[in-house]
Amino acid sequence: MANEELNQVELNQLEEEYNELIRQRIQKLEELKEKGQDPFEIVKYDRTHTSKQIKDNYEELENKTVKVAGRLMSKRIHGKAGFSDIHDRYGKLQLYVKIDNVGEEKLKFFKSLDLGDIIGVEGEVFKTKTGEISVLVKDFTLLTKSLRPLPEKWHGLKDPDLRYRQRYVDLIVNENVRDTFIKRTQIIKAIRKFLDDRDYIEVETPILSPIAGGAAARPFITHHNALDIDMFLRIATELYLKRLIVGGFERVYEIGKNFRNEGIDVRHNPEFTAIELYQAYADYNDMMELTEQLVEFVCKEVLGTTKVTYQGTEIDFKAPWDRITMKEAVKKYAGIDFDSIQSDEEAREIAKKMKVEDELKKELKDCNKADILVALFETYAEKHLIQPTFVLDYPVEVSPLTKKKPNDPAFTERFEAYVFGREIANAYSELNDPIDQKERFLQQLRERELGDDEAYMMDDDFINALEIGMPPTGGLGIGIDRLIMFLTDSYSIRDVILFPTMKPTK
RNA sequence: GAGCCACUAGCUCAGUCGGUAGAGCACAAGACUUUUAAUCUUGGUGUCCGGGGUUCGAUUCCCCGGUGGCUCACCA
Repeated sequence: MANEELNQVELNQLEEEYNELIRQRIQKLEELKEKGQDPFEIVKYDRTHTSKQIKDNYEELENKTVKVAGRLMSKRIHGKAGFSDIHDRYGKLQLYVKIDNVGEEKLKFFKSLDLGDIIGVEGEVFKTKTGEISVLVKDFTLLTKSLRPLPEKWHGLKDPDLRYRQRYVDLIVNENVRDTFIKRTQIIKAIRKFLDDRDYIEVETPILSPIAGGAAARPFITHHNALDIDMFLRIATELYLKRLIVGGFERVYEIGKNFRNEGIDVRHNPEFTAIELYQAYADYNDMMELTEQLVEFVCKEVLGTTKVTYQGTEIDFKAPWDRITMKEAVKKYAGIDFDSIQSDEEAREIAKKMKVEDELKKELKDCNKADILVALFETYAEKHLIQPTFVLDYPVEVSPLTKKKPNDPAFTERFEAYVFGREIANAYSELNDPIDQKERFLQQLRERELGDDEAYMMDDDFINALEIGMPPTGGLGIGIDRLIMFLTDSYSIRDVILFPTMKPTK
C-alpha cells in the first residue's frame, strides 16, 4: 500500500475517533514535530519562581527576569500583543506578550497555543496599569501540547459524573475543588501533628487479612493464589492495633483506608479513610477529651477558627462538647424512660407505639430492650444532635469489643460523637477480658448463623493476645472523610475523595 | 437493592405540542500593542446516551438497557 493511502486510512481513523477540535490540536502538534519542536521531547524546565513567589515578593522582583511555568488558561490577543493567564499550583499569573519583545514569528506561535497547553516562560516581572502583577514575556517554550479542549471557562465542569471520573479536569478548572483537597491534606497533617506531639506512634497494619474484624460490616473478599486462601480487605484496624497495645506500644494510631462492601451514597464510599488510636491506661472519658481537643486543634490549625458553616448551619467545634447518655437522649427526644422499662415484652410494646418497627434489623418478636433503645435513639434523637455531642453508654449487645459499665453491666463504656445528626467518631473503654471477649465473639457467631452476615468474625489470635494481657485501654475511631466534609462544607463524601468509587463505563 | 429525575456541540445550557436542532464559551479566518468573562466582523460544530416499538416520519411518544443525581434501605 502506498504511503499516501496509508495516511488517508490514518486520517479516516482520526475522523472517527476525534472531533474537529482535537484533530486541529493534533495537526498543530504534527507541524511542531516537523519543525523539530516536539514538546514531548522536552524532559524538564528550570523555573525560578512560582506564581505565589512572584506575587509575594513583587518589590524585590520588579523588573527582574524570572522563569515560570504553568497551564495556559486564557488568552486575550490584541493584534501585535496579548494577555494570557497561566495557572500553577498556587494559582494564576498573567503574562503580557508583545511583538516588540518576542518578534513576529514567536508571537504567531503564541497565538497558536491552545488553552490547556503547558508552557515555560522567561520574562520580566512588572505591574500593568491596572496594577496586576504580571510577566512581560521575552521567550517561552511549549512544554506539553494539550490535545483535548478544557471545559468552559466561566461555568467550569459541572456534570458530577465527569467531575468524579475525570477529577484531573475538575481540579484544573474548579478552584474550590483544589481548595477542598488541599484542606484535606492539611487536616490529616494536623491530626498527625496533634498525636505525634502527644507521643503516639503511627503504625501500619494489614489491609489484606484472613479475618475481617473490628466492626460490623460486609467485607470485600479476594483470593491469594500462592497460599490458595480467600482473604478479606480490612473493615477496621481495631484488632491489630490492640495487639500492639498488648505488645507494649501504649499509644498507637493508624490512618488508612477501610473497605466495606456496602451501598454508595452521599455519606458512604466503599473505601474510606479512618483513624483509629489506642491509649493504654485510659478509658472512654479520656477518649472524649482527646476527641474534642483533637478536632478543636485541627479546626484552629486549618481554618483558624472552631466555627464552621455546614450547609447553612453554624457548628462550633470548640471543646468541651455536650455529653448525653443514650438513655437520656431517648428520654429527651422520644419521651421514653428506659429505666422504668422492666421487660423485653414491655419494650416491644413501646416500639409498636413509637412506630420504630421498620427501623429494627430483626423481627420485632426477636428484639430485646437494647435493640429498641437503639432504634428509638436513631429515629428520634440522632437528628437533633447538630452541635458536636457525645452520646454515651451503648447497650452491650451492639458493642462486642467494649467493656461493660462496672455498675450497670447491660451497658458499655462506649460513646459516639455526633455532628449535624451524623456519627463522626466511635470510642470505647476497650474490653480486655479474654474470657468475656471470647463469649462475645461466640454470641456474634450465633448471630451470623441466624443470617446476620455483618456479625463479627471469631479471631482466635486476638483472644490469644488478650490472654497474654492487654492493659486497660481507651480506643477511638474517627471517620476522616466525614470530618473533612464538615470542615470543607462538602455535601457529598465524593467531594472529599479524589477518586470516588464509580461504576466503570462500558 | 427500590422509587423519582436527568442525559442535546469539547463545556454550560436552550429547544423541537412528532417533520434530523440552537445560544454562549471554546475553535477557525480577519481587525485590534495594557486586557482580565477583552472587544468587533465572519464561519463550521452534533450517533440529540444505546437498543427496540408505534408512526409515512422519533432527539421528541412508549418499552428495555446504560451512566449519573436525589430520596429511601444497608452502613461509618
